Amino acid sequence: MRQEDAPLVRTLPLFAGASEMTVEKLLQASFLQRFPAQVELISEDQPADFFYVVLEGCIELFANAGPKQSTAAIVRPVSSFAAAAVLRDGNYLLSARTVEQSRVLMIPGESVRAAFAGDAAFAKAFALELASAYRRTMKALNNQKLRTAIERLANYLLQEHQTQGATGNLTLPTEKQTLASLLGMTSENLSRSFGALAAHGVKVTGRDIQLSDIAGLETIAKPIPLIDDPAY
Amino acid sequence: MRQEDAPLVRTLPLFAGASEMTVEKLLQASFLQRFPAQVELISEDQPADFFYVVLEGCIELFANAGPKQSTAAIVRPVSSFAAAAVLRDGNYLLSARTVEQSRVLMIPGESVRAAFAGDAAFAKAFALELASAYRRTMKALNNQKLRTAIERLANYLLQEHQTQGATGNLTLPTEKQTLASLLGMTSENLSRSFGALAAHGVKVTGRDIQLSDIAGLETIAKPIPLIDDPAY
DNA sequence: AAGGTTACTTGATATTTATCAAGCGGTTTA
DNA sequence: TAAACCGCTTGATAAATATCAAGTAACCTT
Repeated sequence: MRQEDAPLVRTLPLFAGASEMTVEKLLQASFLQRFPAQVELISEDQPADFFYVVLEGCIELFANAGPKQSTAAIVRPVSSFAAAAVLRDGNYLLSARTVEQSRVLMIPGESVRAAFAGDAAFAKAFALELASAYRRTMKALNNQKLRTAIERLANYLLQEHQTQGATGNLTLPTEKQTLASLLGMTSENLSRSFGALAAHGVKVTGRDIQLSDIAGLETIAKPIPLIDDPAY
Repeated sequence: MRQEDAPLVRTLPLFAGASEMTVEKLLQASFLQRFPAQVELISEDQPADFFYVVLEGCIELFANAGPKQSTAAIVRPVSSFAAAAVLRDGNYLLSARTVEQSRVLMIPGESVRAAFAGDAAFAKAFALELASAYRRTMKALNNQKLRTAIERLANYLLQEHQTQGATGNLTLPTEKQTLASLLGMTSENLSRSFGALAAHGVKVTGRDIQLSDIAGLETIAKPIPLIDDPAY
């Protein structure tokens, strides 16, 4: 890792509380790498050599089963992936590709496990990161099992709207086919779902979405904190 | 906790490697409780006071959204739940009820966090437990998104068949309606899916299932290690 | 700016899954 | 023993979702 990037990286929540020495050792062994769009960073079923922290850009995590493919998550700054695989010293469960040009911190699994064993504060921060990923995934499972496609889309829009500042507008971070896969539907079905939401103030212009009837959208979405509040 | 139960509890993988003092402190504060069937142990959205280890019996974890309900997991000995909620000192994401009479070790969240901070070996074991739960959930999500109802059932049967000794027979651990909810379908649909699998050597007698054509069932199920191998 | 590729949309249709309603068989309860 | 209940199954139907096939619009690329 280059010297000039160190200050930025040190402010990561993952390193908050960790000893100077721990951070030093971790960063010494790490790579701060820039990748172009559509590059596959890791492939499922491979040994988990690195733990990844997304600093800039956007990463898609996905799984394959035969000819089918499903997007499991979209990771945006500052967040991480592959925590479980690295801690277990096992294999990746998901593949990862850049959605757009991205800057990523790659920490060797061996270093992570050493820091985990040697620094209680880092262990806590890392485990909390893992716990967050777990809860996000559990919510995604509930979302998938308890809701229809339109409800999932409506909730996604409401959440993204919040994340992007609740201005009445939002921009999809990915192509619609990726969003469709994330939401567990085909892209045709996503198109039609957007069509159905048009009657409730959802105006789609390419990737830009305008929401003119939040309340109406909420009656469709029926959001519940347990699934939809990111803080939970 | 009663003295006579201590030896049993000390052999738990969760405590392997932890110092004598850590285990002592944890157990001192814990309760080893026996519950009858169909008792709700925790309710989603409540403060996560306890971390649970299932020693005997069977626990169902489930989520509600309005009138709908979905079984997220069936926890059997020796395994745990609520690790993430307790570590974060947050709220439970799922409700839990006993499927049958069960014996459960309840460890106060405060004690868990103290042990995590003070004992690196315990921290590692606890985080690995969390990582396992995370990966199981991610596999469940992929299972749900990438497969049809019949495929999910076929894979469930194959896996349960393995777990129960691969004798050609297996017994469902829960009522069929619970299984249906776990597999993300209605109980009517489960009935029909069993019906469809009859042509592939699946004979159903109440909760007892006989599999006479494993190979045929596998061509239906198309299992892949990344989703179906519990060791992954 | 032209051409080609790709993403997206739309329509028609098929498949999957859920819902509603009834009935069956076993167990519990009065 | 009869009645009530519960889990499960089965049938008929409806809703949700996927698939297949064009067509359109957006975007590269040259």
